[in-house]
Amino acid sequence: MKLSTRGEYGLRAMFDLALRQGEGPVPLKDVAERQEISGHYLEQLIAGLRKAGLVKSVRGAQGGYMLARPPNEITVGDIVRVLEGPIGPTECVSQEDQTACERSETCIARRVWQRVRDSIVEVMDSITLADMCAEAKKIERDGSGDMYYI
Amino acid sequence: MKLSTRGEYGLRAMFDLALRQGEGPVPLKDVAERQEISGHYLEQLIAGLRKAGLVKSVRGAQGGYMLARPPNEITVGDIVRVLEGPIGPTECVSQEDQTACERSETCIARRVWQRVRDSIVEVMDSITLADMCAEAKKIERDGSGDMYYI
DNA sequence: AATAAAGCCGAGTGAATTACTAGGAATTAG
DNA sequence: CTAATTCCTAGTAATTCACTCGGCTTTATT
Repeated sequence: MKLSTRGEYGLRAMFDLALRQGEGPVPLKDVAERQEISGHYLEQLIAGLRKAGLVKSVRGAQGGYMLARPPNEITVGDIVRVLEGPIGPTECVSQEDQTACERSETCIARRVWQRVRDSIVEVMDSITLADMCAEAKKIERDGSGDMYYI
Repeated sequence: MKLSTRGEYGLRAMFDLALRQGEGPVPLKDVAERQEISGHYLEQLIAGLRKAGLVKSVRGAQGGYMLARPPNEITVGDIVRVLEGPIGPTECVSQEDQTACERSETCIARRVWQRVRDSIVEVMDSITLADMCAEAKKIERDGSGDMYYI
């Protein structure tokens, strides 16, 4: 019942880009260093995010990545779906995916997993990168002075 | 972001026992057949549930398993925790487990995962085996006549 | 007492997944 | 031209998953 590092790293990387939105392309190397993620590995993750249209890239020197949409139009759910696949605690209730077993129509357990899925989806689809940036700023304001990665 | 078969099978098996609560010990072989789970594999799962005090066993001929507590005192969360470990989308917000990375205190992503965890926990801890039995009965009453596994 | 039905236990295994690493080609600013 | 950067493919060690196999112990029934 855990995300892989793909989802974890992916959200951190996207948040990192969101904090720098409007400053031009951000080199992936910088993101990887700040977020302490293997650069080559992060490359693979962001390739998926690019193909899904969540980030766009600028090639060549002084190139890098930036969000393809404003931060308030990208949700945690968008990112997790790209990197981890359809959201849901089991195959049989995954959005989009649903390889139903024959018992699916009459399976009480399935109804439980549906409720779990719905609650996960509601949270993930309601939090945007803009929300995360706002939270970082708020904490930074009335906080300990620590930087908020960032 | 998926459960393994341990959690899936475990809930089905526990629900199977709940439906037969009060009828004496239920042989695991029967549960495995009804739920279409490998008997040997289910043995391993139920061993954990027994050690955790969720089921009790009767050895020897005519033996089997039964719930150790009434169905309304066993939640989905209880079962999932035994079979899948602490609930949460990442290590850093797992209940009980929390191997914090150094960034944990200042990590905005972590706050997101906490909210996801809380919503999962709330659903899983609010649904009991008795709820599932009631739902099965209700559907069976005003339903198509299909059996509800069962 | 013998038998058969059941739980209990530990070891092994093939396949898949995970979290990377390695290396190089293509693109572009300076 | 060079250095910085994205893009792409392949490989890989370690781990996890979903079992299987085989044997021992306990107990109701005959």
